[in-house]
Amino acid sequence: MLKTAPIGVVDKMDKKKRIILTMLELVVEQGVHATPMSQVAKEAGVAVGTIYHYFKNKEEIIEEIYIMICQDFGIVLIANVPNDDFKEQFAVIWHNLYNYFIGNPMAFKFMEFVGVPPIINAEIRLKSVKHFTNIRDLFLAAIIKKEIKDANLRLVLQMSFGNVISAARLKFKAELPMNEEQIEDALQMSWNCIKA
Amino acid sequence: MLKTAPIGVVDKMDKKKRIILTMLELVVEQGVHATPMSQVAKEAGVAVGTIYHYFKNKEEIIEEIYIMICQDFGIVLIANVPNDDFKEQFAVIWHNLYNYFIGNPMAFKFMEFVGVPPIINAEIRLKSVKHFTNIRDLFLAAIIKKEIKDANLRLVLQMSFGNVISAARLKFKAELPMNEEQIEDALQMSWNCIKA
DNA sequence: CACTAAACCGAATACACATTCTAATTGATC
DNA sequence: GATCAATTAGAATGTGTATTCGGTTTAGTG
Repeated sequence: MLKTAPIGVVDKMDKKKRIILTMLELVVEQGVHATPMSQVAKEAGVAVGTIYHYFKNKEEIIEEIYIMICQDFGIVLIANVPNDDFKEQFAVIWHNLYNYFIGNPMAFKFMEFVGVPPIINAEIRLKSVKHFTNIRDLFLAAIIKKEIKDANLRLVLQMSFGNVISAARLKFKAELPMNEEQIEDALQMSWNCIKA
Repeated sequence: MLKTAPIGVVDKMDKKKRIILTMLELVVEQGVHATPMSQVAKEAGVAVGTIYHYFKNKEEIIEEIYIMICQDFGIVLIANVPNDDFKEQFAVIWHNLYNYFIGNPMAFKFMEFVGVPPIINAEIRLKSVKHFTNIRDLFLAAIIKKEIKDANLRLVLQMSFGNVISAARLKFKAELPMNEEQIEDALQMSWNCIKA
């Protein structure tokens, strides 16, 4: 069967990637257990058997999605982070994460609703912390240099990223438009939360 | 069959309550779809048919659990809240919620992992906001009286409660012991987040 | 043009589980 | 102690779906 019409982006991708992205799309909409493999196969334009050629089982697909998004985080978060002045660094990281969530709503929803126990177990999560060591080090240095509050590193990290998630949640639940002013408010509040 | 031995707490409870609590316990451990009705029946000490005498279906049980916990929130959060000085009010509410989570880990996990879309839909969630109007009003008054930052009410609420959840998460993930000092750190950070 | 291995297919399988159904039991009321 | 409604029981039903498997196509190689 020939395709004379221009080939769409999806068709060009290799099947494994198509399966992953289709699963991601369906899973954030319907939930893991409400998305049958048959539907994934159909929407990805492959046969059910093909899925099992690339993946051991359904769980493995979900795990690969989780790992993929964690990798993204590691790369995106530290983009354009300046060298000095932690307040500046913090602002850039904060915006990086917020913008990533807004630009990738499926990634956000996946992490919120799918990337949690018992779907994603502790082992997989542990394997992904390596992507965040850079960020960790930045925060740790800031604590040592007294640029931010002298509290436990884990606490500071959890509160900071929790705040970005809170901001993104408001945007997605459409409870707030999150215009420039509100984004700046949220960032400022996050900073006040951790500053020395 | 007679029971001569003392009857346990669970046995005394009416069956509906037993079913609900058993479902809650199993669901936070295994996830909704990994918890078959047959197991709930077994562990609750009732027959499967009995469950369907009290509930329309599985979904309805989950929804009742959600509503039950939201009611709890409404009551627990405003306990012992003083009349003046929002900073004091905030501290009490913060501790109320934190202690509730720590004292009711199943409620916390349920809200984190089960009480989310697509399991709990927007309609049910909307019906439960009424339990939070008191809290809302307190925060709104504080904004008007310039006791806290002049930002959007929803933003302030989301950030504040997000911070409590962050603190509880650390405790449950056992990443921090959350001793008195760390709890006070977290509270102080939350307050700095919203203060004027 | 064989030959091979990987990629691909989708009907068939096997099983798990939500829900239903009929019948038994209980307990209250007269 | 007869009658009726509420409650309880658990086997049976039916559906949905994850996974398997034997066969087919494709693409690369000598």
